[in-house]
Amino acid sequence: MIQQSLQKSISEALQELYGISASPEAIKIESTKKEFEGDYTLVVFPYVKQARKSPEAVANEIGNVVKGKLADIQNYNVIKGFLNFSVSDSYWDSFVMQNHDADTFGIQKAAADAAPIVVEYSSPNTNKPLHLGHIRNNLLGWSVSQLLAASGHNVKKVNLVNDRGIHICKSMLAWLRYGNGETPESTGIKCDHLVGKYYVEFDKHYKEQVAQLMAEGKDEETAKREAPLMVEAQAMLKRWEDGDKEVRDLWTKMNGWVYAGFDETYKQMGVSFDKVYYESQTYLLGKELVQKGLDMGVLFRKEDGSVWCDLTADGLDQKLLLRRDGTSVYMTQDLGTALLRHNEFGAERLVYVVGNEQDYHFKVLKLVLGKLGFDWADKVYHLSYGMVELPNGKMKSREGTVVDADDLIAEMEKTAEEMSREHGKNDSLTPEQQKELYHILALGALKYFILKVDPTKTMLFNPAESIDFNGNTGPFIQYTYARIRSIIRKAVEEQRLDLSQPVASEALNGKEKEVIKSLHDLPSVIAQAAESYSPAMIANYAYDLCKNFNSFYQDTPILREENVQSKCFRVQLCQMVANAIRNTMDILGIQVPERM
RNA sequence: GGCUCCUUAGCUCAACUGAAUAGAGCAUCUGACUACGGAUCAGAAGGUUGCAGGUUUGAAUCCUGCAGGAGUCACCA
Repeated sequence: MIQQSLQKSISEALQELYGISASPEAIKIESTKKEFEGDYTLVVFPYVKQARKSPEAVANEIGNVVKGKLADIQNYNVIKGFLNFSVSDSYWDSFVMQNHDADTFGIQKAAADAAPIVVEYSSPNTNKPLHLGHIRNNLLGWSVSQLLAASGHNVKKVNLVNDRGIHICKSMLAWLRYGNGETPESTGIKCDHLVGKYYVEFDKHYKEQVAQLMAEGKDEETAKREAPLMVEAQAMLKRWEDGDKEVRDLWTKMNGWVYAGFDETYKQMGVSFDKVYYESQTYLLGKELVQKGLDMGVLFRKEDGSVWCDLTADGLDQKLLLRRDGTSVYMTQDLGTALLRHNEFGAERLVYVVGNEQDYHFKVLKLVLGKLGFDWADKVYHLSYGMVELPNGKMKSREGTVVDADDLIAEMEKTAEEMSREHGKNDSLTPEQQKELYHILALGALKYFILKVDPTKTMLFNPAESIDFNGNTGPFIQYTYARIRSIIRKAVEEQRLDLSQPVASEALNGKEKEVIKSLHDLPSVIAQAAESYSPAMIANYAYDLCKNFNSFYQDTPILREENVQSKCFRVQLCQMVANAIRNTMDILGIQVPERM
């Protein structure tokens, strides 16, 4: 790649001219802003002090030396402290010739024996269906996995299902009490939604009981603790832990419903896992570690029997690791599963896709792992993402302002259908193909809308805008892809163009060059995005590429071009753009249609 | 209250981690259809980057203070 050649030559030039030693990687090459002539820019300010010359003089001297070293650098110009290099057309030409039929352009393959990166995401509770917040989690988890894979890593996707605890007991209890034996089959309600319904039911009756107790003169705290439903739920949890058959059977049944529902939603979203863990099977793992910590003297036991880790030296508080009754907490089992995962995969990194409300938890997790003597503690990476807010504020399940994942997807498919019918271009498709297309478009819109914003930031989900198909949206990119595929089809089928042989262009026009430069950037964009776990960078890249292409396409009649060589070159360029779009969209988990 | 994160155009988001005149989309306005796919393209308008200092040749970006917002500080997960 030309950037690397530039870095190397500049590094040498600095040494030769001024005796400055700077490693090639340390030299920053930027792409030249559109208003200025040139392709790549070196800012020379950092070196003028040592060179003891004016910025212009330094830039000119470096430019002159580099031009002499690199045949691909056709020219350079200097504006103040900015040294702009122009790359020769022949370099861009050969770049297209070498890559025009590379389906996997931009994508790296991992060595088979490389230590994997384990990415945990999704990790739902089993008491209610998935909502918008989970959607961001799932899309991010999937996409980051794809991104890491595309940058040459082995990736294992795992899910830790939180299938035990007081929450599922609440659903179970409410179902027993108020359910009248309802099943998904008898009601026609989607499995996980039925379980969620009883979770809400529990909350409703529980609140009534609390209110009544308070009316009888109890204070709020006591009322909450003594409400019969809560007492029963606690008892049920105890029975579950004791292995009570009746409770376990019901638990198995209702969790089974939830899994069936989740599987459907996962399938809709197009995400999957290499391995699924269940908390019911792993929740005891951490206890051994705690004992080890006690033996090592890095943990301590209080008089009441509870076990703690003192993190005050690290600027944090004391953290509870075992309850007074010896049962484990969230942190305890996370310690256990981290160790399990590390041992099981020999992982290079353990990535957790979890919301930023748990920043503190993961900080503590890393510290405690370190105190327990695990040198791999710093391999734990919390991919912390911001919450999703709605125009009218936050999502609150109690207030019924959650956006349900299934409902949202169905809604978007409906909109996609309406939009498509309006444009009426898909009459040639069979009803099945149409339905598939609407699904592809709906999910393209949804995924792109969520993934294009920086994961770390709180984002606003505006339903009205998310189903927009114009501008910086998934469907815009899908549409661009479909058009390009159409051009290529016509070139091959109607015009009998032979695309198998590499050809050079006659002359590159400005917009064509923009497209080629954009393509040329893809590998480094993927590398950089992977480094910062940012699918958003990929999304924005893909959008820019499409915009560049559309702009070029608008005033360059590719198929009407009379010069066969030029035409062939441009159609091959189309192929490259199509491949780049497909590969980047694949990283985001977005499908691209051949026609739409 | 302590700690962490955020604040960029009317709205939703960028800005390659310190560089040239802070960029897109939506919304508004103006142009381009004998359409290689107009779900497009070209253009206009829209900014004291929350406020005040500081560091630097250079700051949306780094430091300090202030204001506003979010999260978290459970023997919940």
